[in-house]
Amino acid sequence: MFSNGCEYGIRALTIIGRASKEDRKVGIKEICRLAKTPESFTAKIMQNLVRRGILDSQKGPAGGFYISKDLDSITLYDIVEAIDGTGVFVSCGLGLAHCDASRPCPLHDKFASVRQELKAMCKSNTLNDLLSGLHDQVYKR
Amino acid sequence: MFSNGCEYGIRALTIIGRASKEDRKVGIKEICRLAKTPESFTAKIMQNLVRRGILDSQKGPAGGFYISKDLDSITLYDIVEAIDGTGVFVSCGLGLAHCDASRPCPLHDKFASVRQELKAMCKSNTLNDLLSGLHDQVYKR
DNA sequence: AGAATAAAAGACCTTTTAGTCTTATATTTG
DNA sequence: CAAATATAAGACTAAAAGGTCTTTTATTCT
Ligand code: FES
Ligand code: FES
Repeated sequence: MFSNGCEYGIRALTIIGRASKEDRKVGIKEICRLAKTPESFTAKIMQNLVRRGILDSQKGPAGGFYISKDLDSITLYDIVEAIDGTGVFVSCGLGLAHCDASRPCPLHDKFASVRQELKAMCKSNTLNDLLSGLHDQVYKR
Repeated sequence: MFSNGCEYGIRALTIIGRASKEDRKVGIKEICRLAKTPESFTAKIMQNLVRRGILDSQKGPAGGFYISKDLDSITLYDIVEAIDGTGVFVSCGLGLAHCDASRPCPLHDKFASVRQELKAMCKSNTLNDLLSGLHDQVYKR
């Protein structure tokens, strides 16, 4: 559904979000230890999210990643869009160049409705919402 | 959502299904011309589906692919499972090794419900259902 | 039987995704 | 300022997905 990078990104953001609630910055090592994600790859994803303004970072000692925005203002949709783009929310289920309701593929009606559910779910869930389901054991394997 | 191969497979099956209703076999060339899919790649997918019993084929002149089963007995779920496996229907949205409701990831409740919708949609739509939405222009670019 | 036809099989190539590693740059602290 | 620390950037490698091509095998038709 989502790419590996996107899944890692979401998991990492929950770790950073939780720390940010306590006004703590988190280094990439700690993020990846807790989120169980590969370090260099996750770092790259974080840097992309910083560039896109979802995340903030500070270099140097006592630096790390943090979130300055309201955790309720960052939706799952925003995160997925930033990492994977909007494809999963708009593409035709049978791979036609454009999903076009006026020229629907045989699956369009049924598929578009599921896709719409996914989109609504991602739009209505914020990073803050995810934090309530985040316990220390969650990403342990 | 689905792999390229899976999208091609579904499209190809609609072409074959329609022909099978008229007791016609279809060669790979015609299938791909109508479904707008790459020929060799689609052939490989079709052969996989034949092995899995979803599809039948006959070699030699006047041969081709056809479906001997009831078109209402082949669900979209069957097709997706045969090509992509069950991952999309069961995997954790945040990429954890197992989606486990007793140890849910922060997205579990919301994600599992969308995933369930997708699964239900695929289980309840048969190849025959898809045929009603298949017109000659559908897969034209 | 022989020629033609069409799928089957699998080796092969290309592109994208996933992931690592090294070097540079910014920031803090002594 | 110097040393230590942490992110930034980008080159690089590995694996998976996507796709092609050639050879073989089965079937039909003359
Ligand atoms: S045209 Fe295929 S999902 Fe809309
Ligand atoms: S545990 Fe993540 S979706 Fe179920």
